[in-house]
Amino acid sequence: MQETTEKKLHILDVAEDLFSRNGFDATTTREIAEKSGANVAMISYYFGSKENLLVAIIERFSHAILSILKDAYEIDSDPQTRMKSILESYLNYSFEHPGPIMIAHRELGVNMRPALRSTIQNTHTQAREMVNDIIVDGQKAGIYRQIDVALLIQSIGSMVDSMVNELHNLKRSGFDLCEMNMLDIGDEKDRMKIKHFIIEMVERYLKN
Amino acid sequence: MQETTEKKLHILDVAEDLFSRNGFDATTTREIAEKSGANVAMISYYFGSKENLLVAIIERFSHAILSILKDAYEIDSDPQTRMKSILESYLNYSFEHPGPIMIAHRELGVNMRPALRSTIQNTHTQAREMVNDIIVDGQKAGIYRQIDVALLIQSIGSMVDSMVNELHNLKRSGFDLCEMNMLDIGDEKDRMKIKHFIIEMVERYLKN
DNA sequence: TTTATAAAATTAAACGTTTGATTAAATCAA
DNA sequence: TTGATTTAATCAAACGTTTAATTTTATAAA
Repeated sequence: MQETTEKKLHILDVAEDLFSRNGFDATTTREIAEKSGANVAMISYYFGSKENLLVAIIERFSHAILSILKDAYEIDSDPQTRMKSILESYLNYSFEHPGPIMIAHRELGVNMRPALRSTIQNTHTQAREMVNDIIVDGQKAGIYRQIDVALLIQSIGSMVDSMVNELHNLKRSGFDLCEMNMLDIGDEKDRMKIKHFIIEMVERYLKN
Repeated sequence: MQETTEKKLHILDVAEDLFSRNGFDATTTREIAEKSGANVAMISYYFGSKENLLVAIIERFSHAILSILKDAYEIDSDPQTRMKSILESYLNYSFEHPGPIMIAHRELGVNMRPALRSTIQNTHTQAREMVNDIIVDGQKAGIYRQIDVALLIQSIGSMVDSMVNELHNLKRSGFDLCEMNMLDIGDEKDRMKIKHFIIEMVERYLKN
């Protein structure tokens, strides 16, 4: 039982890495099996299908990130601190676990995975609600001005998602990051820079 | 010759639509052939391979968008007007031709299409240089403050890309847009809203 | 503890299908 | 006729999944 869970998780890890690097379709069950040291049949045995494995990867990330966002959301402080807290939490976790973000970035647009789509969209909805609450609180307190909240939340999500995504892409492709972006997603200082940038961008747009 | 070009372009159109909806891998050459009324062999005959067809789609968009951006970039006016002009041009064209944007959004992250990647990155680089020039001009004129230009350009690109992408995804998936986003990418008023939002976001971040 | 039995985990091989690409023959325009 | 275009048929390779057999682990009776 102990070992079974471990092997299952290992398949999940390997698949997450491969899916995020090469895409879902281009990743074969045989490759997942080979790189995880398991037999091909174990994928069907554990997860039912390749597509279910994909959903399992996203669900694992969903639970983790929602729990982290909730902790940041629930701190007892002013809207600006809470906004900073929730943005930083999301970025910190995403920097460390880019796989599911990259998978979602790519596969969400594909018309053919309804199970995946609803899982991701459900997570988005919950995250949006938290950010929405914080903004509305700030507006009530007169700290934030009246703006189109849905539009802003959409943009914040896009910005964070694409930042994590593109910088990891560049890093993985071995591009000359210094020349292209002057940013290295693996570097702690650059991560701070990105975090501060997004927080400042949002605050500047929101403040009265 | 006339007809040949037309048929070739028609295959290009059909493939662009299918790739953007269902992804490159999930789209078969047979499906492209069937929906475009051509024989499967014509894809190899015209484009050499399925992957070359993908590159041709992106190259067509690249040339078009770069030409449009250049026109906007070259207007003789103040930095703010030029910034507004270049952002609006890009958004207008992307709203009308979301296919290549959606394809790039998805396939750029995939580790396995170097030809596509370099085409897209080359286009990005040229677009970035124009925006960079405008910002530097604004900084010299004292209108814009000193900020990390590369980071801002990255964010603008992300925001625009994701906005076009996600809203088209939602529309295509038939989601209840009113409830989810209160935005309809097909609606001219909402397009204006999105354009103004992005422009304001950028200007607010840049201004002294 | 030993032995018998059932359940779970794992394997190698094979399944039928689909894939992108190619072929050689047919058609057409010049 | 000649060369470009189009077709149907065909190819080998790769795909996700399933199968049937085997090994390992867990359970229970003696």
